[in-house]
Amino acid sequence: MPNPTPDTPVTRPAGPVTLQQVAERAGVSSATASRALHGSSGTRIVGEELRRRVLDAARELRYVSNAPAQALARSTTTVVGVVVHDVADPYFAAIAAGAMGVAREHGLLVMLAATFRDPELELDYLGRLRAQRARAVVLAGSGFADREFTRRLAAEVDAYRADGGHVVAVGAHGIASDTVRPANRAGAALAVRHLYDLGHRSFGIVSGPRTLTTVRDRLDGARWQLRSLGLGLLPTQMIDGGFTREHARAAARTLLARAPELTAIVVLNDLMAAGVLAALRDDLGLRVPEQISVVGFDDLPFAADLNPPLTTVRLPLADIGARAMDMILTGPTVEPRTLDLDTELVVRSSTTTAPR
Amino acid sequence: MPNPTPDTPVTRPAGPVTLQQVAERAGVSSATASRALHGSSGTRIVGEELRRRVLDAARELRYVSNAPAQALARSTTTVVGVVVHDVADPYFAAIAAGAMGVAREHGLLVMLAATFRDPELELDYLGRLRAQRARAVVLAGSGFADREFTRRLAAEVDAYRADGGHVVAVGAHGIASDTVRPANRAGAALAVRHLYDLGHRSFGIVSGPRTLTTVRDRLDGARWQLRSLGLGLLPTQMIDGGFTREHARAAARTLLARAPELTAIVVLNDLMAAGVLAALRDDLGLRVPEQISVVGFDDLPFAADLNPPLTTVRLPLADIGARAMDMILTGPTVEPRTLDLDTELVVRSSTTTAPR
DNA sequence: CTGTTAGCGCGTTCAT
DNA sequence: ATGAACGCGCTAACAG
Repeated sequence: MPNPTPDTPVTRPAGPVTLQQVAERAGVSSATASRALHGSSGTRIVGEELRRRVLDAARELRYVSNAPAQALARSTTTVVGVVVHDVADPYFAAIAAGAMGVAREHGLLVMLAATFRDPELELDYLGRLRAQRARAVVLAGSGFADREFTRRLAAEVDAYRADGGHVVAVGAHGIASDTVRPANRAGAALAVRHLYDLGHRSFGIVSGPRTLTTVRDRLDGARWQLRSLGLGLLPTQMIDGGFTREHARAAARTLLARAPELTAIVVLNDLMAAGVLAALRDDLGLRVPEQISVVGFDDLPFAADLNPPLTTVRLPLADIGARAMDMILTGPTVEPRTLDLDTELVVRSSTTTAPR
Repeated sequence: MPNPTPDTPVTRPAGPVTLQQVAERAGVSSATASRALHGSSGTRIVGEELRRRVLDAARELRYVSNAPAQALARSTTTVVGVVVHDVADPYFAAIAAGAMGVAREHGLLVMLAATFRDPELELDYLGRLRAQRARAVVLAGSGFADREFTRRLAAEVDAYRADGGHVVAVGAHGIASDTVRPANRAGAALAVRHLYDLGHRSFGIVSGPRTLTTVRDRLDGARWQLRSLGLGLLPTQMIDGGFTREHARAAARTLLARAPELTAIVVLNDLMAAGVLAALRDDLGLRVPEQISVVGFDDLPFAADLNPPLTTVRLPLADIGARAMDMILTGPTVEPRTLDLDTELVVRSSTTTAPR
């Protein structure tokens, strides 16, 4: 007969249904029910008949296992953490999406934490993720270049690791761990080189908060390339754009007021580049690229839609997230691994030969 | 003395530290340790001395409580779920960010699930979130206009609710639940009205998959307004833009080939509007807004940076997410609540008076 | 193959 | 104010 207990009404008890209840309805022990539902360790060692009865009962009761209880019993979970600065920022959104895609393929649930660039919050979330017994966490936010903070982060990471956790860092975080390393330095150098080849000799840089390692790396790359090309960078030729569109727009105005000689500007990310373009075009009445060239960084999806379409350094954002998640899945190795991801210059219409 | 057990070396035992271990180190029972660390039910009923010892021990051992165990014992968690279609889509990123901000303020951890527009996945995630004993979940993805699916979704939601869960929906999902309802109909009507007032009489619409309730609502609003203005909409004047930039770009080319008489296009979201603008400008050589006007929907952050800056219908995206999370916190009420969020027309440079 | 038993780590009575 | 004991729901030995 299709239903072993056709007389038992399917009235769900109050509150979550337990495995025990499923077992009773199927007329088996909870152990058997557990085995039927999760086929522990490979083989389905439950008889066909009982198995079916359990499955039916579970379906009828709309049973789903209690994940916390399962986690406690198995002392392992199926969740991973991903911490970013801000999901609303397309840069992090893309990385998170890449990571989540891979997570899904492997049946992992992801806890997403946004720190809004507050180091304290990063530490806090890491602790909470550890408490959740998250299998691993991807530190996707830029690292903070702060000695004391790095020390505390390392301590927290160590504790997490001692608990069996695994952390993968995106970019430099000053901790020994698996790392996905975007070529920030090389990318910035690429941008400078591109402009140099177009004949530019007077560069400006719209930077970001120096507390972020990502900013430092990109800045280093740009300055290194400038230097090895025999060019300098005056203090007036660089400004902090705050890593947001609006700040960058204002910063660009200030920059041009201080250094009107510039013919090219390297902007350390696309979000800010959008602001710089707006300032040049709408506030200063300068024509890009005829009067001044602009290069961005990241190649966010909207870069091609800006006015003019932005020449920028492409970072494989979704890949960064995906590969970081991959590293999690291939588990921690004896030696921390490093995966270098290359950048690529995407030439669009915001750069051209230097005006003379 | 500052440390009650100064002779005990601080060597963390292998694996996660348990409350029991903290208790032993502090020389108290696990019950006392539990109370000292979490001050159950209001009063901190633990003596100052013992309290300090426990706290010290916990810190020294870098103890964090085992959330799954806690969840089991308390039969409640501190996590909420947020399900979206795709985090990489700025629309969802903004909503998620809004929700996460509020979640953070209240110490809630969020599990983010991306369905990539697969209804099956939505059901699956809902089940998993239920298994996780997530306190509540925000269904932020657009609903699917599918009878059978809606039935299954309702069943899943009911089961979740029976377990004590709480769901709040963003937009129409065909289920009875707390809902944050963006004024999609009114917004689309606003767009049409704006163009009409500028003298346009020949409209085109770049739509999205009709399976999404969001699309249907916006489409309804636009058609209703058209109709009440005494205007019609020929089948050739509407096309599905697939809800992505690329599809929309191709769709726009097709649309204009079929209906060259159009002087205005209403695009059902900004992502597609970016594609439409690209098609008009780069593929078709049409000048916007002089030859043809375009209105988008959502007012994504990049809308102002498009070429030309996009006139669009603003949706308070971050608010949508934040208010949805608010509803979660104010718990389920006897009657499902509905919060209507208004749209607003943001006039920029992609619209102007109709050419004659 | 299936049932019984014993934890997993924590909160929470109930005594003291 | 503190400790002992039990139970949350499930998995993992251990017996049959």
